[in-house]
Amino acid sequence: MPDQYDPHALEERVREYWQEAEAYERTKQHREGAERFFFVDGPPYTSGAAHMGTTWNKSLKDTYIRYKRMCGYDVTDRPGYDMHGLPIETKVEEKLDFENKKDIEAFGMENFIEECKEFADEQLEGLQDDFKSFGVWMDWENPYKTVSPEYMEAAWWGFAQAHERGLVDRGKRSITQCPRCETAIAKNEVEYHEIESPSIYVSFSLTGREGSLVVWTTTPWTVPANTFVAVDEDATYAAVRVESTESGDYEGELLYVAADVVDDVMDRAGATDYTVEEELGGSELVGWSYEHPLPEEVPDHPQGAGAGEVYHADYVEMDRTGLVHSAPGHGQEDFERGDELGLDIFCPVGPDGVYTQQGGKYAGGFVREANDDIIADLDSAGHLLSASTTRHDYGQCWRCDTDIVFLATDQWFVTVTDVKEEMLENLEDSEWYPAEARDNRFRKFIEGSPDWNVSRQRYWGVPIPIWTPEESADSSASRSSERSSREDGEAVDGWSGDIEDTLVVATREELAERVDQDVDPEAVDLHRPTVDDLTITEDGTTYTRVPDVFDVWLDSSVASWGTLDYPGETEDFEELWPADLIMEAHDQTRGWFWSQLGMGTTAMGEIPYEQVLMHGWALAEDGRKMSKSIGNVVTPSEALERHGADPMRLFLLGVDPQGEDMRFSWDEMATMQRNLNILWNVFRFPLPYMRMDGFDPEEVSLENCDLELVDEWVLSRLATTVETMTDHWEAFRQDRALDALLEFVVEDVSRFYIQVVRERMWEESDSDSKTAAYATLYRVLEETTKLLAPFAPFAADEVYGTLTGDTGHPTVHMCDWPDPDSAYQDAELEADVAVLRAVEEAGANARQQAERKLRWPVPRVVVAANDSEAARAVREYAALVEERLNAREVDVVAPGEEWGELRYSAQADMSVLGPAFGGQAGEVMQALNAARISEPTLDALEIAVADELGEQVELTEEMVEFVTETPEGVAATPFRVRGDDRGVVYVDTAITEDIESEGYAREVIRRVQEMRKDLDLELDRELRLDLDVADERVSDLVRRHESLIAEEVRAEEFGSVEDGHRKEWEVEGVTMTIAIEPLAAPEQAD
RNA sequence: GGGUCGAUAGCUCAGUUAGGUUGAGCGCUCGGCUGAUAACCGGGAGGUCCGCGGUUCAAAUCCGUGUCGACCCA
Repeated sequence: MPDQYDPHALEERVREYWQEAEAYERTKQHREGAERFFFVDGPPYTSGAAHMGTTWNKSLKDTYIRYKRMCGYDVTDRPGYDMHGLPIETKVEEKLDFENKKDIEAFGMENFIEECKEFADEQLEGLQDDFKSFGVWMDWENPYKTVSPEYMEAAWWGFAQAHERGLVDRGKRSITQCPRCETAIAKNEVEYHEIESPSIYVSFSLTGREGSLVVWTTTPWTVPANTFVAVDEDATYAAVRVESTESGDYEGELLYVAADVVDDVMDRAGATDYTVEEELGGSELVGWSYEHPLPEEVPDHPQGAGAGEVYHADYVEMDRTGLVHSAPGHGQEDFERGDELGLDIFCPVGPDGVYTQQGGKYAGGFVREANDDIIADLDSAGHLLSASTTRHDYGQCWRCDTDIVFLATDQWFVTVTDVKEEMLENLEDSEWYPAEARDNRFRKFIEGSPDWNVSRQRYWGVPIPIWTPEESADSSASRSSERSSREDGEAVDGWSGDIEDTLVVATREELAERVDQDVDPEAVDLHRPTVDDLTITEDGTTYTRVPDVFDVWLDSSVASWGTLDYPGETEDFEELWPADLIMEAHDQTRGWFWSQLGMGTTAMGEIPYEQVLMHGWALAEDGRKMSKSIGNVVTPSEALERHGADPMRLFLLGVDPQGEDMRFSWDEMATMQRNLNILWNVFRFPLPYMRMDGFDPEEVSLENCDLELVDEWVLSRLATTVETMTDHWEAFRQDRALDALLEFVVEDVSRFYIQVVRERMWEESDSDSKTAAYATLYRVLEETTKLLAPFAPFAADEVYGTLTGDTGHPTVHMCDWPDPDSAYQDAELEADVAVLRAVEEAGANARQQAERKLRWPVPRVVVAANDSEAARAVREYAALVEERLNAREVDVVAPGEEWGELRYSAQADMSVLGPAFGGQAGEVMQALNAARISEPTLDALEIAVADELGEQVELTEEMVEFVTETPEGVAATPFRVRGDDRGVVYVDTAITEDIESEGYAREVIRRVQEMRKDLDLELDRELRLDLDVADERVSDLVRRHESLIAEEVRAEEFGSVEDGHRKEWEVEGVTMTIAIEPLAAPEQAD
């Protein structure tokens, strides 16, 4: 085992070993036939390298998979990749320098799709390499890909199930459209940024009465589609007579606006004098009619039944004019209200954001570019009261940053709103970590979520498996030549629009059976354009496929059965579904958590996952999200380069995985590397001794050993640690499990157990004590590698291999997760040793105050215990305390007993003082804390407090706690266990000749040891020692301990050394010359 | 603009459920130890508990409000 912990070199070795030993494959085989655990990997999107968040996510998945395997489960570990969708299309478009769909059509759809596939495949390879680079063990040979025929079939099948249940529909919806990509994009794909827009006040002339309604809008291009004006029926409106204006326009006109905003609107309109003639409720305005402001420019403007009237709507706000221009063809709220009112939905804009023929004068122009014309036309028609600009947030396409437009178009929907109650019920069947994520955030989102628009007018996706009667309309946009005929809302062709008259194909088999063409179900590629040309003829009607593809969220929503290749394969599905566990970040509440619930409920009537671990996002060191523009991005490869896989994983896995965002920290990662280094040293420490003594763990049974107190203690701590860790793992707090493990290794094993047993290991002859220490340490280390394995798979495996050699499993990852060994668990012993360690610490502190180093014995340590438990513990294990503190004697002063020289102070308990003294409590506390008394009684304290306070106060036992104070001449330090004061350690530092003698002898030993190391001697090499102490008195003192020295430094003989290693030392002001000479190495016994 | 979550030592976090003199690890610094030695032990410094206001004898904790950050929604 190398001296240094070098994560990179170690990883290299382990990686090679894994390869050679087929460690992963054997680990999986090892669990074959065991109870199965169905984990489903949420598929990362294949459009870039793994970032820190993905790395955290995969590290978590890996660690839980390893843990579950160790617990005996046969865990599914098929990784997945989300490979369809607009993001990849736009990347490929960029690469090919395309501007819009026409370029794609010119390039050829098939070629384009091939390019997308290649791109996605390349990205997939990159991601696989990234995940492997930090030790994730998943089935890399066999990932599920959303572009494979089996997987696409899973999507078809799920959709067909939803259709069977009557949960698929086509209909007009207001959607967010990217005019460049020419497709609907999901609401959660819309990003917001600030833009400058026109801000215009427009008057609509009332019909049948005098006056005009004043509306405000930032989108003049939606005015052609104006269908109604909305008011708040409970608000107050004013009829305002304009008396005079700066421009002379509108003078004498009567304008209607909300009463609260009269002054503001008049001001904007440049009115210098005006009168409010009448105030009336909003409900009085309802039913009024007005003229469309651009009747000549847009001859097809909405004018059917109910159009051009005033209605109430909930979305009206009183901030601008209180009257809202509403165009159901362009706004979501307008659409919903218009739909509710039964108005025609008029949308004179095509999928590319260009006005159609219905746009009249504006036809052929891009909507936002028509703003100026429309403003000018409104002005010349006398309808423009005011025109300026305003800054506000507006949505843009997440992929190409083009500002979106709102359009009402025909789209395909999974009508999840019809099964909302069922979804909420199904939700109850899943356990979430943290639980609040389900009950707050997710539940709220489900309650508010609309129908799921699953159609996209694009290419790189799963084709929607719907066939409609001959020449039927597709959802919307792809066949623009057909648009004009469809925009009247009438079906153009054979299809009535009734969903009952459509065919939905569920599988490749079914496709081959039903289509008119010859199709090989094994070989067919379900992508466009292959499926576009397939027709179905049934009962004399020919059906063609709608040209849309699925929203890419539908792809991943079927992962719980897609990953099992269902419906193509049924065996695993029947055994495993639904998933036992998924884990993703909190942004997936509206992503994968939701889409799976929606699809699971509509297709299967069930939630497709049982446990959810919802983690947070990986933020940068400054607490903000990692972003190229801020320049605070840390890549996983950089972390791997600087610290290696195990330290990086330890950092990531040491963070709370439940809902909280992680803050990246180089500092913490370095700390984890240091922790691993300690661990490394812990493992390395006993190996030379064990080897030297030929310790064979196979032959020595721990159970037959004569264990000493500390052995029993460390085994108890091990058992308790296992128990604690298991509890944390089961509660999905692997970070706390890791804390417990590191505390055990660093605090209990490294800092205490090993310090205590060093003496025993250094013993020359074989002894039961040494064997017991070896056996104990061996057990501790072996179990520890298992506990470490899920976190740091590389380091754990190398150490495990070194320890067990040929006797264990080929890899630690095949081991069973340890059971807490209750035979060794002893809570009282642990509590006792906690007291002893606290006493030792306090003793060390007291020694330092007295400037007495540990090498020099002290004649006596007095432990004044606050409670009988502490007193008993110290008394019982006094020998260990003597050894650790290098004391000749340990005395215990039990509670109730007094040690002569002590003085006392008191500490106030504010929870009692507060209520008793009210406003005076603070003062009384001060006085109490300041008091010094010679006996710990209330009477003495009351006198002292009265002195301080200038006033008599009544004290009770509950108010104070007496504390012993350091007496003169003896160094004293209180000791506490987990924050509780348990007593005081007094160290008597008197010097006697005897003590001096041993002190000096130990100084000599220490220096000889250092010289041995200078020569790099073998541990058991004997030597000759030549000792020359300048001070005669000291020389005599040292000689008294010659045999101790000889034993400790393995000095076979004392005598003059001619050409050995010679050094001069200054020890406490005395000059010593020491020389050593190694003797010939003894013959090896065997 | 709205909802949810978060802000405590230089860093990472605990303490907030149930109000009672703020804690840990790491880092820094001083000292000690020494056959684990790039390890180990002890001491010390280091806090407007994000700001402001309120309730209370008493607030990191409860209430209100603001600032900053994260996610989601518009």
